[in-house]
Amino acid sequence: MARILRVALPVPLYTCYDYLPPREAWPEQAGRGCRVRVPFGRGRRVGVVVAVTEHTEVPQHKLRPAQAWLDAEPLLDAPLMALLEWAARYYHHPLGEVLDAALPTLLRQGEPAQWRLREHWWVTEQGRNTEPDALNRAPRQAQLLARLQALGERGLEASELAQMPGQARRAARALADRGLAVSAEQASPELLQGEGVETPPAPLDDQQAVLDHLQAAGEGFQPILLEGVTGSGKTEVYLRATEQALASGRQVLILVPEIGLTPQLLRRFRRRLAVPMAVFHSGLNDRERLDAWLAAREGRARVLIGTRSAVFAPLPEPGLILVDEEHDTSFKQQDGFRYSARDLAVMRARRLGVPVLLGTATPSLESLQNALAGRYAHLHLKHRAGGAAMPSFRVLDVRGRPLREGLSPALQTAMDAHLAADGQVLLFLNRRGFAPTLLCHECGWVAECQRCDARYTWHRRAGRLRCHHCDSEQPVPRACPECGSVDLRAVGQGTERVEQVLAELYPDVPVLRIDRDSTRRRGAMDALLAEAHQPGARILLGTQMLAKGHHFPDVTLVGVLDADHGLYGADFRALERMAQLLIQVAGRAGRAERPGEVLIQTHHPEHPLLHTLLGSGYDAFARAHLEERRGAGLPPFAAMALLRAEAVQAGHARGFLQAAAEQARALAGGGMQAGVMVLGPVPAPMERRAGRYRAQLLLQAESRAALHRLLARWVPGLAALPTARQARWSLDVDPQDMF
DNA sequence: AGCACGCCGACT
DNA sequence: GTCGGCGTGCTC
Repeated sequence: MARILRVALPVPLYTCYDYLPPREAWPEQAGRGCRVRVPFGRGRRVGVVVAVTEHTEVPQHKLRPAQAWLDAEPLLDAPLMALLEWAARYYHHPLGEVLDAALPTLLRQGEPAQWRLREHWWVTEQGRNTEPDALNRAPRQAQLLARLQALGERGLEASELAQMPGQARRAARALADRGLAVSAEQASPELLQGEGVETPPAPLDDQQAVLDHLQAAGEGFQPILLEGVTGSGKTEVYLRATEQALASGRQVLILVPEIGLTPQLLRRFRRRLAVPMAVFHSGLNDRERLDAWLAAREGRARVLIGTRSAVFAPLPEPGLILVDEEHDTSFKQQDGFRYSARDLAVMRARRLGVPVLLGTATPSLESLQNALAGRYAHLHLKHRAGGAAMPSFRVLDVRGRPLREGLSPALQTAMDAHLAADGQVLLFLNRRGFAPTLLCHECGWVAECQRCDARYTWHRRAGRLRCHHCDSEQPVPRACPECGSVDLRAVGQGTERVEQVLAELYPDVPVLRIDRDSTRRRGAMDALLAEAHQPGARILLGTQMLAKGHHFPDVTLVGVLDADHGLYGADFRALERMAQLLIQVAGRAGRAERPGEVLIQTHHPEHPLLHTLLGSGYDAFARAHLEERRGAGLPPFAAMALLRAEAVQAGHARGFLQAAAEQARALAGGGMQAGVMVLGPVPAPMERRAGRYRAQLLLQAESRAALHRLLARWVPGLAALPTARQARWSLDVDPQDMF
């Protein structure tokens, strides 16, 4: 009855591999959830033990012993392992790769699950018995001694010395010289200690209602959609709910979108809560990520704030999960293991039996439908802080109007008025660069990317043509390569071009352009934001980046330069996205004494979205749009999965999908999976991208269960199709966009 | 995914 | 006569 280790390996295979235990002694606690180093093929891999069993289908001669235990006790606890196995099944993705996505890089590479060694300071025996007041000639030393005495065996991390007033490091060395303190290297995580200096304001009625709801719900699973406009105090609710969970000795996980929201939220949390916290986002290096992960796992971090992958952080004492801006698309991983961190957060909360709070001003239709169907509690924050009024919306019909680089006369008039009153103006244009098209006026030639079905964007300042879909760029031609004419013209507007015309129209007003190009340099974003918060008239001009997170209290006018693109997008989610964007952009503006005004330029002023959204608000729009989705049988009233494929050779992607489609249809037609439609394959909306031809196959079902039954029987066999090796392919369950 | 093994074109 | 193309088979 030899024991066998079943190991998930980071390879795109749907099978686990069985190994004999390492020859070394078996650590008492070792088992499922531990990493092992194993021989695999002619190399070595780090895998995770998913089961210890006594039976194997593998012939004895094939079994090789694992090389070594990398963890003496489970790195991933039972609930987390179970969640990851569930996720692998739900997304029909190999378990080894799912586990890989859940682990920090260093752990994937086999590093020990240990904190970095850091310099620490402690009191000595002599220091413990010395009255700090005895050092009255050296107040800094006295202060530090008192602190070290209070910390006792925990000690003080040297990096915290830097944050203390005065030359704390010198004081520490002086204490050491007196024999009162000593320093040494000790393994510890880098934790942010909350200051807890801010006194909480009294909660408003609707905020209190959310907290009461949480309290009444007790400790069980309780999904809540928390809908509140910008400035309605969602963060205050997060803070209070977090305090409640911390008070009962639990940890709190907070998921935030990718764009720089973290610093602001973190600042609020640190000012308010006097507990150790950790952050987890893409800006950290590998060591920092590992430390944060371990701090969560050891329970040292009581609050963990992180982006998408933080949903997999280990939490020994979970009490609450918060998802901020739950509608944000960055919660969906867009390659490899395409999970939705928001959906997994809800599933994790359910399995852990803890509440989960989904906060947003503009709920995703998925979450809204869950709320309307009674699966989630639906709570609202109605009041803007300080009684600020919601901004007023107005549609500017630009049909037939003379546009100056995309600015209508009516918008300019409004800008004049707001700037004259010392207000700030925010202009939103979701297109960076100078112009999206460079055109030869003589022959009609258009500069196009060689590797994509897309036009080059002219970046005038950089003097380059850049493709926004691959990384290619080239110098701007002096003359048309087709006819030799030098009359090359910019068609359409990007932020760079609008910036230029604004400088001409308003020579005395600073214009701040905020897009990926202007914020690429390190620190550039912070500098621009600091400048934006200066008093006095300013024009802020930017892309999507501007719509998220940052609030500009002095902005009184928001102009959306081009709403038309979002109104007729190819994707069935285009309208939902557009509505969310408009409300989010509008939310950047205004405060109590100066209600904001939002002007939306469009060639389609009669569009029903604009009518409903602006006339009756996001909720009315969302409910109406849900009914359209229901009528059309689209999500959230249908379940979808998208099989994408791409290949350098035209036809290879399509060929694979064709074969895959035949198998799917055979399965769907077999009666077992009635109600699953197999649509396609069709070319991707932009067929060629970065030199590859792309195509996709859509599976759509009325019932999630039926879809998943088919996927379970279909997906594992796809790799065995003869055409599978001619294309790169991936399955996207619950795709968020169709491109 | 890697990485082998294994059969057909242009090179020292 | 060999070096190397990528087809297909396997990894416990």
